[in-house]
Amino acid sequence: MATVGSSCLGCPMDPVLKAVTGRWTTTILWNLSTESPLRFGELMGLMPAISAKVLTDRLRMLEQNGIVLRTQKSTIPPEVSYELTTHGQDLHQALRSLHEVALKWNAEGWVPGQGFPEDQVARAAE
Amino acid sequence: MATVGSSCLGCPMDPVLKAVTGRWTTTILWNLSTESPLRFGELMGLMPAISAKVLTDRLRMLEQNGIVLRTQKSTIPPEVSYELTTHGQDLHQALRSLHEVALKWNAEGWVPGQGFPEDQVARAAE
DNA sequence: GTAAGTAATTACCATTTAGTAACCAGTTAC
DNA sequence: GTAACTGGTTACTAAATGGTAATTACTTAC
Repeated sequence: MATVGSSCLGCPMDPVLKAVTGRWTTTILWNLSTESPLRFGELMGLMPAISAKVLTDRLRMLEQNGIVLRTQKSTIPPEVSYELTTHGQDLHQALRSLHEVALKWNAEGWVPGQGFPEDQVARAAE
Repeated sequence: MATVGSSCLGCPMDPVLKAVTGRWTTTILWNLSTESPLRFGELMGLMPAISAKVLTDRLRMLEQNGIVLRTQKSTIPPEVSYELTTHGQDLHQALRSLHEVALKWNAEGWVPGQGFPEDQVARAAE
């Protein structure tokens, strides 16, 4: 084969995508990116639909990957807070870009599962 | 509560994340972002581990969301190609940022599930 | 002595998701 | 007449994922 091009056969996108995208993961990173540090309970409050189990799972995974730093004060009751590591902060730009897209699409009337207004018009005309 | 801050209670990140992140979705978008249009079989070739079923599902979902454009030539055998819509191209910047992070982390010796070299040293010392 | 507060962990079950393999259409090449 | 090509779809099965609720631990407040 001559051209692999710039696509992802052998480029390191896949493991990174696995670590930072996926259900809740990116939302957690976005929260930690805009406000830091955040305590476990505060993260729960920002994402009312997440369960403690899944939040714990994701935070552990992100910690294992060196993306999130967990800091525990062994007080009673315990206080645990989370923030992006230096490496994790490399994601700032990507997260901000994603946020901009979200704002833009929202302003343009994008509806999840339906697309943009012109798509909906096109479908109605069929 | 006084401060919702800039976090995602009521900001439009969540539906966008649902549409563009998730297993294979971001990889597909990245491929279409770097090379376009791509035929169904070409996409399969770029992602050897994906199954036709999942690729079809993701492309349909992205099409429904107005992010990907499907073009079919009714020749025999049929030729179907995919590319980002104008709206889909809004993701270029975010995808490029993500790609940069991937390259950087790779260069820094990041290992999925293990983190960065300094994390691994820290764990070994425990 | 019992509840509240905090950050989990665990077990169990339900749901979702993904993989596999077979099949379809229509024409060309063998 | 049979296989190959292309881009799928469908049915069935298997695996991963997520939710719920109970439990842990330790101290303070009632």
